[in-house]
Amino acid sequence: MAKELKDLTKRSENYSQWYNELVVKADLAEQSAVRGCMVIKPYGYAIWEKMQRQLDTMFKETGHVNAYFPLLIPKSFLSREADHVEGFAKECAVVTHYRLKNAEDGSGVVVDPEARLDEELIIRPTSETIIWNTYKNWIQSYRDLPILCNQWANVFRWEMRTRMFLRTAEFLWQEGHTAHATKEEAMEEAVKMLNVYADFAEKYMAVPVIKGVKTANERFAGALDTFTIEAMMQDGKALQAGTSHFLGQNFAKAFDVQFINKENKLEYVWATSWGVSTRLMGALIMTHSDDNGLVLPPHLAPLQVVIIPIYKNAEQLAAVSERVKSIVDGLKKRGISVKFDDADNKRPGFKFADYELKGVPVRLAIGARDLENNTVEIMRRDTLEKHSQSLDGIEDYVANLLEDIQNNIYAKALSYRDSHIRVANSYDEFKQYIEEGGFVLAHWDGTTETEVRVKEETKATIRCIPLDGDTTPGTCIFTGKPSARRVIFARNY
RNA sequence: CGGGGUGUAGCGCAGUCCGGUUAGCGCACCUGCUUUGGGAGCAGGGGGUCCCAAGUUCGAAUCUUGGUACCCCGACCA
Repeated sequence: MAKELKDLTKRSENYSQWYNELVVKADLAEQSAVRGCMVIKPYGYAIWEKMQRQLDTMFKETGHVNAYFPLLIPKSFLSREADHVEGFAKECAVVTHYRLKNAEDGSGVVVDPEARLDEELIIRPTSETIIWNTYKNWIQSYRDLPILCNQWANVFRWEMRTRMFLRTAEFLWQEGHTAHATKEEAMEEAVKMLNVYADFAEKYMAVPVIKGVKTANERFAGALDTFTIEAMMQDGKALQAGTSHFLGQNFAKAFDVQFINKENKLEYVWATSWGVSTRLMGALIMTHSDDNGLVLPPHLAPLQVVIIPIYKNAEQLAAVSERVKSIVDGLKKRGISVKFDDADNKRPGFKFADYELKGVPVRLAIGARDLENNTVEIMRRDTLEKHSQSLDGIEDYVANLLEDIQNNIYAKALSYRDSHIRVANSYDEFKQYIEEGGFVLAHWDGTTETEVRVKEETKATIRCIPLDGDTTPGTCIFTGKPSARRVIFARNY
């Protein structure tokens, strides 16, 4: 296990390399002058766009529509819901003035003290408050329900400590906010969206996740229940990849949103909210990448296939280019994104390494020798295996290979995760497993007090109470009191 | 806000302890030739308020004082 631990630590060190060396150098992102914010470079943004497009499709399929609400929120809105303000107040950026003026000493511009706002505005850390303030005007009757809105936006949280992708001050996300006539319908919506997230993570990101519900201690500020998908990174730490909240009637009461039901009686509206963010890009990188750089799942790779010509002179390049045309067309017809990189200022070896760094799933290399033999050298990024393949039917071969890679990296991540989930039956065992890394299934007495003390002693938190799996009762590893079922403990990001 | 660390070319760094020619190296960049099946070689070239300010000194990247920015570890959090 000591070796194992060392491997996990090494993986952990790799992340910063993937972010700083790879990600920065490989055009994903670089840190801007603004503390804790990141610049997402074109290649990185292309990944986010693919994620967006797919999620958006899934939201539409489940009956949702997009809308947009203001960036600035009056300070008073935040204080309407007691738990909500408690959770977010400490990390809000506040707008206090609306004008600058030239400094009298000519040193530049200064805030004009005359332009102070009567009520300060906060930059949204999340949009529940401004949205529910708006929904109040949209809802009178049960006929106005449900409202199923999603917003693609940026939010800002003034975090004390930031971490590339996982906790940046500003991040891009989507936040769904729904209003329902009944508790059952709202609860059903919250679970439905959790399943959408889990499907997206597993089928598109190739990241296996555990669906579960958060403990009271880890719940979203203002929610009655928070559902989560939890993923395991290659260093054994947990990452909360998406959440869906059942908000009960808390926000309806805070913003006085009532409707007349079929029996002509006034009732408060039931609510949900759910979101995923650019943190998913962190999850993608930390789940699949290896020492050669990024490994992107074919379903989300901006570039799925790259073709690199090998040539000694212009004549050979022309011959290769001619042959490649039909391959490119054939792949494009199948909806595969492909690039023929014939730039002659970089040598083939450089291109090989560079596209591996960028995580392009499939690489074809074709030269004079191949033209003679009607073959191509084909390499898959996930295993780094390469072989010579006939050019006949190459388009179908590549299409199948992409699916194979998608399935393979999922299977690899799944088997990695499952082999790092262990069952602990005593506190000593628990502490040892947590120290070694990975998820630990253990009994817990259901109290926040126990949860907090375990966290203080081991830095492990309850990631979730799984929706599926073993529900055998037992006794709490910490207090020995009765436990309804095992929950998942882990250290997390 | 506590503890540690670092600011020298676009990026990564050496030089700082022990002050002394024109501040140096790798990568990247520009020009030329040769190369091209795993990150090319040679030759030439461009690029610096050595974080800022004050002080000590004949002389400061180097010493002193103050400031400032960023990074890591905690507390906090998705």
